[in-house]
Amino acid sequence: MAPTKTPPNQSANGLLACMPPEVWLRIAPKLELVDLPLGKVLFESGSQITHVHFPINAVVSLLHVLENGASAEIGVVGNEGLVGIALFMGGESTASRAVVQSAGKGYRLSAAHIKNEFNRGGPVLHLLLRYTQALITQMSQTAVCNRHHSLDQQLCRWLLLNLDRLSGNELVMTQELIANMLGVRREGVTEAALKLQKQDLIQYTRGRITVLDRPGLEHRVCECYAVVEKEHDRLLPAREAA
Amino acid sequence: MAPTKTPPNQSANGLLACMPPEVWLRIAPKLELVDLPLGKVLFESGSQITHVHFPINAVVSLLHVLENGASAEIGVVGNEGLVGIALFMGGESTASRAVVQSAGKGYRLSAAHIKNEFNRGGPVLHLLLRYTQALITQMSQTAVCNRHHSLDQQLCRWLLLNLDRLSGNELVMTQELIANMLGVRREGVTEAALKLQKQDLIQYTRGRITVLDRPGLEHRVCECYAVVEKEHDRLLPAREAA
DNA sequence: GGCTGTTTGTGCGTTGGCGAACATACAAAA
DNA sequence: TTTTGTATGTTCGCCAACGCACAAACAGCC
Repeated sequence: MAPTKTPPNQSANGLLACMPPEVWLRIAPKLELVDLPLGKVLFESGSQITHVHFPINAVVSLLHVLENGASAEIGVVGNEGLVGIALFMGGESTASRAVVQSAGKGYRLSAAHIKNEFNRGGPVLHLLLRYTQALITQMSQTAVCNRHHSLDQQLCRWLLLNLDRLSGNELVMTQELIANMLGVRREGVTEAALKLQKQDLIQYTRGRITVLDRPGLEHRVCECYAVVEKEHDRLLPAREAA
Repeated sequence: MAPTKTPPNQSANGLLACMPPEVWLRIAPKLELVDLPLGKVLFESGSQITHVHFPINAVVSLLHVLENGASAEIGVVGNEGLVGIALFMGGESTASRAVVQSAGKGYRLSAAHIKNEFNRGGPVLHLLLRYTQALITQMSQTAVCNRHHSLDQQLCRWLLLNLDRLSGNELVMTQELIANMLGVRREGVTEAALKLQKQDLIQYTRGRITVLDRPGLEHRVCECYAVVEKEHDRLLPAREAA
């Protein structure tokens, strides 16, 4: 038998899963399955975006970088969403950068195709806009969290947000990288992580973090985590249970 | 002669000014000129939004409020924009609150009308989405600024962003209110403002701030101000010069 | 095994902003 | 003119996070 290219799986990504059948038929052949290795930059601040990416099992971080190199994560995208909203929002580029934070796979769709689909209006347009609004909520909640909550709490938020977008209970991530995401010192993350480890909530060794007690984390996290999740569920209720 | 209702002025608001003539003809009769007194809440976190507002000479703050009452401004809207993007983004409500920060007037348009116009697609849809993306940039830049820049710099940013949305060089605003917007202590604002006053950049008395040396402020501000303005100009180049 | 580079832990001194309390202004009302 | 309320200035102790420097633990590789 001749080898056949595996057809894309609609339920691999929450947004794709919400597409109506006739749209899916049109889109599916255009989707390219791509590898998203750790550290891969999907788009850079200010540069033209060429594709949107629908992560399957990868996690992508949206980072806003300052001139002096300091950065902060403004959003995180997993298989519930899509990377590259600026394409259909009309900007073609963003002031932020998208970096793969947890390696995996995803589908990508070229600018022309996603714009074409978006501009037909109807369910796809509204789906993508609702997703965008959920992302906006995440961004503004992050802004407030940066201002008012302790590093400890922010670390819990970050762990949970990422955990939700991964299959297991283990994240491959050094403290150095987490510090970059949160926009804090590496030592600060070490300290905060130590506290969590001493309470048997997590356990880690050289770039592998295992969450031992998820409810414990949820108990320690600031409200920001729940707000973001709740708003996401409100706006995208039809999301496929994985 | 019978008193006639003054017809709405298209160039009073940057977004309205960008509407094509045929759209304007449809929209104009639906616009209601409303007073936007200081402190008026245009919508509350989580509650149904009933109208979008196009400020004329008022300035509106988008605030994200935490459970404990702490808050932070995530965006500011003047006559260059519109308040209530959640209406056409599909959420009907937002996790944030919109408060009039500088009294003035504005046009409002009911939810049904703006949605109707938006859903026709075409130029209005793209205009509103590009504006939304500019707002997104403002929000994410704010998040990073909260994290990495000093209160002094943030105060400069805030002053400039507001000044750009007002006609004169005076803002009516107590330090207490500024502190709420920035999500910091009132005393912190007093200190930062004193520094600026001692350098003859601003001058204030009991809730009136006069900017004496705008270039001086621009020299002291962090990059965040310029980034936001630049991205706005890129996305909405056709904005009417006031 | 021993080297090497990376990751994590620890200990400084420093600082920006917090919280609270209080001392002045100033302005409009009584 | 006095009172009252609001806005601003000042102080003091406190703490979380910073920046820096370095030590320890570990993993992979020769």
